[in-house]
Amino acid sequence: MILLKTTVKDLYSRFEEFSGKEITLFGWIRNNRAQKEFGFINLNDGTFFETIQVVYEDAMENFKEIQKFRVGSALQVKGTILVTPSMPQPFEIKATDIELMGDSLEDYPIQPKRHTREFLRENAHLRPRTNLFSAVFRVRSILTYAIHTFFQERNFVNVVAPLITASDAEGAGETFKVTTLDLDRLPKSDDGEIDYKKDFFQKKANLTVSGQLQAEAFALAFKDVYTFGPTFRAENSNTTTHASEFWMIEPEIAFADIFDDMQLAEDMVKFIIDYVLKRAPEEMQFFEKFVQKGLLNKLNKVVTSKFVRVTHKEAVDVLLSADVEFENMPGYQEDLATEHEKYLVKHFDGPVFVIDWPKDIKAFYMRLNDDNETVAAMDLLVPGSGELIGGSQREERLDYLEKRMSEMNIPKDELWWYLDLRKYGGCKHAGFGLGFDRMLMYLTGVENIRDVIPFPRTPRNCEF
RNA sequence: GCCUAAAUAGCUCAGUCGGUUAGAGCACUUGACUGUUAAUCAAGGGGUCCUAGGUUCGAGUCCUAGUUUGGGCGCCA
Repeated sequence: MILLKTTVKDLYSRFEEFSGKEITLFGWIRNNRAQKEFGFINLNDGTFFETIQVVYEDAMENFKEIQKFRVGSALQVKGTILVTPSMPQPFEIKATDIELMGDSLEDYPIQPKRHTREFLRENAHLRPRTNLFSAVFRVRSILTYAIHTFFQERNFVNVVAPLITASDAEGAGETFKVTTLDLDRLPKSDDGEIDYKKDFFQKKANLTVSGQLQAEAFALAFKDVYTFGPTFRAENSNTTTHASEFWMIEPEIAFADIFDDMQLAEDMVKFIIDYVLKRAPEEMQFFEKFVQKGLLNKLNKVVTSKFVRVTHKEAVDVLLSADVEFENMPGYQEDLATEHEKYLVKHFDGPVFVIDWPKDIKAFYMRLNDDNETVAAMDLLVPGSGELIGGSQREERLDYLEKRMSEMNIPKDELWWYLDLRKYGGCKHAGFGLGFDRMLMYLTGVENIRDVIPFPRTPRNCEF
């Protein structure tokens, strides 16, 4: 008899074909219910969200031992597939041989019961074995592929932006310093300042906070490009939507304006939602049932609806006329507070683009509108994850850009190469940044960014 | 960084007004059980009540400080 080495995923996709066949499976025990003359093991082999039920009987020579196999143990199971249409599970495996490949000690922390997210965060090395995190991290993988698929199908070129940069000018927050200097004995120059000439790169260096500026350089060669990589912020942010290390997707498109940019963002969001819904139905059902009621409805609606677009001024008008007592007063020259974002997505009942922001609260590279007051920036706000996308048309006019950099104290000498892009074939172009982890939160309904990142880094937390 | 709440068994939690030996469910160990679905039933083992001070005859319980964690806000994406 040939024993087919197979996976649970394979079995679920075509179990009728396996009916009566002998197979070999490897996996881990999720639950073991032993009775006097037989017992049941729910086995998960990691290839599929669902478990397979293994039936064992006292005719097996190691029956007594099998009865005592604990949750978490690794097994090799040989047996025959039985189709069981009248049972809660569509099929099961009747074991002929079960071998313990790796015991799980008595103090295994993961039990067949509900755990708090906080406890599982402290056991980040074990939590992918739970239903929730199994679903989250498989969807994370599928989401990665969805994003690459979307851009590759549209002939975008993937650019890897550097993770170490010498530019401190991107203005996107506090950076982690990168140095090989001995911090206990820093070399000083004559004026008492730290002598970075002695450092590895002979200048100050830090981890990137954004790959956008480098992506622009490639967009002006390849027309349509995207980055997909990690980025680092050293802010002391303690919220459910911030991490010190997170991933961003930053498309950059040449010969395109802010409206092309929004269209791209909307198409992308719709594509990846649709993609994940089709590729991970079991996981998405689980989120709907146990994480966020109404999730599938919400996502299906996003796929089929047109995203609302309002100007910043219109958004503030909505807020000012709202019958709500805001802690922060909305203002025409002010950024939107979290409570404002929440109100807007609720008011418009779905994702909202806010465009044409006051220039003084936005970055130096955003293109000045003809009113001289606002810039061609857009934020996409979504329920639950806040600002999912932030983007803009870039200032391609050299004189405008230089003026803006002077006004905002951005050092032009460090960004000489960025200015070069405006001197040599500069053209209108635009792009945006998508917070990958926030997108995953939106897709799964999981409300804390620490629960969609395998080993999250946040202030005071760098375990694992 | 600010505000706020919490910290008791491996996990999730009770613990009255400050008063004898700190409890339950799950997990674990032992046993029962002829189809279980987070099985069920019985018994057993398991505690630095976050840390350091303080009040008191007596503190898991009250007070002070700290640590960590959750939530909200800010910074930011």
